[in-house]
Amino acid sequence: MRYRNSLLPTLKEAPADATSVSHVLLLRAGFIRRMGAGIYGFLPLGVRVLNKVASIIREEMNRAGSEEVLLPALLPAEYFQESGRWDTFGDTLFRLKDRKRGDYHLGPTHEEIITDVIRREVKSYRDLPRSLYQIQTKFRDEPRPRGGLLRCREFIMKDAYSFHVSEDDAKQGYETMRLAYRRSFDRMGLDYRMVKADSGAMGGSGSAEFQVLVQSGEDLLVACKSCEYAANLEVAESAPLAPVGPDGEPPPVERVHTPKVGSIADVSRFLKLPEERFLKSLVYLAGGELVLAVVRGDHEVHEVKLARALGLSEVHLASAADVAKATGAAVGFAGPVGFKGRVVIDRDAANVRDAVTGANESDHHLTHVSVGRDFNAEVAQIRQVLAGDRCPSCGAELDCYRGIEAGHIFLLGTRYTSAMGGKYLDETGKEQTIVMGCYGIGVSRLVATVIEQHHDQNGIRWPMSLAPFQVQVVALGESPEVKAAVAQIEGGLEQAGIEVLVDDREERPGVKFKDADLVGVPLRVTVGEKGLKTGHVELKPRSEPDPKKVELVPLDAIVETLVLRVRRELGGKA
RNA sequence: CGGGGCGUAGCGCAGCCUGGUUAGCGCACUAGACUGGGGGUCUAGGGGUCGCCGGUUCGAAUCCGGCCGCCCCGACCA
Repeated sequence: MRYRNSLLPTLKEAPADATSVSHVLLLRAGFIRRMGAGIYGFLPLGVRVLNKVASIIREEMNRAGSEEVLLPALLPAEYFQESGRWDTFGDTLFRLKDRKRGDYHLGPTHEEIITDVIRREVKSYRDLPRSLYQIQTKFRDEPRPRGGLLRCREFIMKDAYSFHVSEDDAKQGYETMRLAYRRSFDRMGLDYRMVKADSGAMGGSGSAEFQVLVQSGEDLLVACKSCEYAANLEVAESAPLAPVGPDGEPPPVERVHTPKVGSIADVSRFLKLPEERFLKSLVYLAGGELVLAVVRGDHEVHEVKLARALGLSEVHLASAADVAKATGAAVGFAGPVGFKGRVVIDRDAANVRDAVTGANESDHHLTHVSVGRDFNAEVAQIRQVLAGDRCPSCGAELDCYRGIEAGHIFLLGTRYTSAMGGKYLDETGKEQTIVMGCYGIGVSRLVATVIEQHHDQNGIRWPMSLAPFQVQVVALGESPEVKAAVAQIEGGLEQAGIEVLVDDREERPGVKFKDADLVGVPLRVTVGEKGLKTGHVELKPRSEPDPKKVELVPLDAIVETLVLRVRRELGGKA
């Protein structure tokens, strides 16, 4: 491909409204352009990368025995009405009406539609298992799109669905997908973790996220330094902490005056006791009632875990007025002793002996509080796991990371098939409900995610497997010798099936080098009169940060050298 | 949805507070010359309903009101 014939508009300065690294680089390097909030168009370079991401996923899905389908994005309301999601999906669903005033929506995900396909075609256990996938544009009216391609309202997703005769068989399908995901992300050169995740509103019995580790990620995770354990903070567990406080039965509860010291840090200093000896008590509004959540003074409540422990989808901190009503004291002096209502205590807080708590009376605390003796509470893991906590599976230390969710796999059970009549006849002729799994990968999000992990000050550094071109030839000057050499290299590479971009613009060398670094093609060949005098061209990998580190390769050997390097890099990741 | 910010040429910005004739600067773009290995220099150009609607005023990019759009933090996120 020749630069002069291509739309490759690079920008020296980034648009002011782009902040994340991938967003800035995708705009500057001319891969995408914004058409609206969370709505992007792909220019030629962007499409090339998008297609590479899709191809890798397609190859791995096919290898895993899944078959590609293409379902509509424009959908009559009846399917979501049947599953109930027409009402529960809320404002995230893009809804529209046709000319006959019928209700339609744009597909945010396709469990119902695929279930409809399967229930019509599958009648017998002999037809199972089945696995289908599609790569398609999805629409979600996100409350807050952000980060360019990282969170869009229109985006491209690979969604796969598997159908089974039993939970056991579904687990096998899930395992097959897990491997296909690993292979896909490995081939893309990503540093990621597979983590235990919350199934959320999807329902179902289990799920795992594939989180790409980057500082700019919006998800928080923990991973064990030694074993395979890794989890989203929303579901992370830790090994129990050792009890704190003196052995033996504490003295009776004592009420102490703690004037104007509400925070744990202040009271800790005032009473000269470490924060871990405190029971921090927070009042939450949970499903219409006020609930007291208790964690150790040096820990924080994780609201998603608290909500799950209570069997609810969400909880909110109570207002100051509600706190006063529930405890009879100002915020900062709540405590479990004598609290009228449900009390949930974190497992590690329940292990504090001789504790300090709020007294449910302004400016007062209680000391020598003993869990079980002075109050009763439900015990659950409701605190945030911290770096340095111990792994629940092997006891080694846990690390904290930030990640971008690139994929998510779910065991769905019969959530959709039972609501929509997805049934089959088993060997004995008895009607059974089909068991389901679903599996998503954010295809367009991956384009940005890869950049978040593969870039430097000068631009993008594509892995060979995803690069829009594998080789970029920079032609310096307009002399016949240079033109002939460039054409020779270009022809040789194309014959070998390698994608090559030739910068044949009438620009100064500096401009071409800067643009090449920005666009991030992995191998760069510079053809200039200087080198040609001795029969050489220059080869520089994009991964080499020093612009002066180029390798001289004889002109007649350059094509072979490049072909070998491209194949080696592709082979190593495939 | 709560909080904050922004909207002036394709991109980055100044001007607005304190209203006043042809609305500026850098990059990019067009033409020419010089230049030619890491975003060059000079000369001459083209490109704007100052987000939209209304109001105040002799006069509005500038003041006032309303609306729209976009970004960031948070809530939210199958």
